[in-house]
Amino acid sequence: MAHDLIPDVLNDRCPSRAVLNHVTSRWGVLVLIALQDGTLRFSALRRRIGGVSERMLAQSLRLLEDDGFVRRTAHPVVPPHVDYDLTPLGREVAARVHALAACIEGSLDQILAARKV
Amino acid sequence: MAHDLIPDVLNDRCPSRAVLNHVTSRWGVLVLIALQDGTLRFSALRRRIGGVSERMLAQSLRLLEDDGFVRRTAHPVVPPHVDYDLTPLGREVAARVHALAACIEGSLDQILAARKV
DNA sequence: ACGGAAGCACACACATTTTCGTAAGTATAA
DNA sequence: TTATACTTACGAAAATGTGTGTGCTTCCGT
Repeated sequence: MAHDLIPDVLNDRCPSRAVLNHVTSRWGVLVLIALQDGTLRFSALRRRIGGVSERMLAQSLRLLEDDGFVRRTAHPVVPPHVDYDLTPLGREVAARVHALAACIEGSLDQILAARKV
Repeated sequence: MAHDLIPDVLNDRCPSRAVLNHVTSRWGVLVLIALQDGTLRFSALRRRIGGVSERMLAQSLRLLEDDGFVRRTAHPVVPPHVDYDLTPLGREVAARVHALAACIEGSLDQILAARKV
């Protein structure tokens, strides 16, 4: 009966699957990488991540915040000022994500060269 | 003029972005993780990865093959017999992907506990 | 000094694009 | 009949982009 006690992403019903999807989502990955260098405001984050729309950035940030990877700090001033940074847990996953991205960036030449399509 | 010489996933136009998307795609991640334990046939892979359809598995495998992460070996027999395993490069990325998944699996309790939604 | 424009951090409605699952089909052997 | 390894067509569902609005402040030109 211990089929759900140990988290396993290969298992369809394991909640870890959803969290993994948030982290590996198109923009989620890039948010984590971008925030590794420190705190950023919404607009700065948007400028940093090429091609992201306001809508998707906001949505990705909320998901990562709900999972406890990103911390949102709103300063009650006008015009609005909101800071985003990584939680301790967020820093751990961001490090893995970054390692993956770096690995791909590093062997990109090799990948593109071997590609026929 | 050296804006495209160094691969950078944060850059919209960098080809590494596409490769990263293949690797971090919903089923791509799981394929890489599943193949870490060794060679698997199509059907075995499908049974291993909970919830994947034939269509998506085939598609994911082809993308990963084109990028040089997965090797496909077809034996010309009937009924068909096709083996899938990781290339050396594939083993590197799979290791990073697995590290990420393990990290999430390991802190799943903490993540779910902190969630309000 | 005064009007206009831009920036901030989003939310919301709408349209499009892409992704995904389902069902059916293939040829053959056990 | 079932298993193998897919492919294709179709339609549903999810992801994503676009444009619009908000309330206020700061900067810019004249």
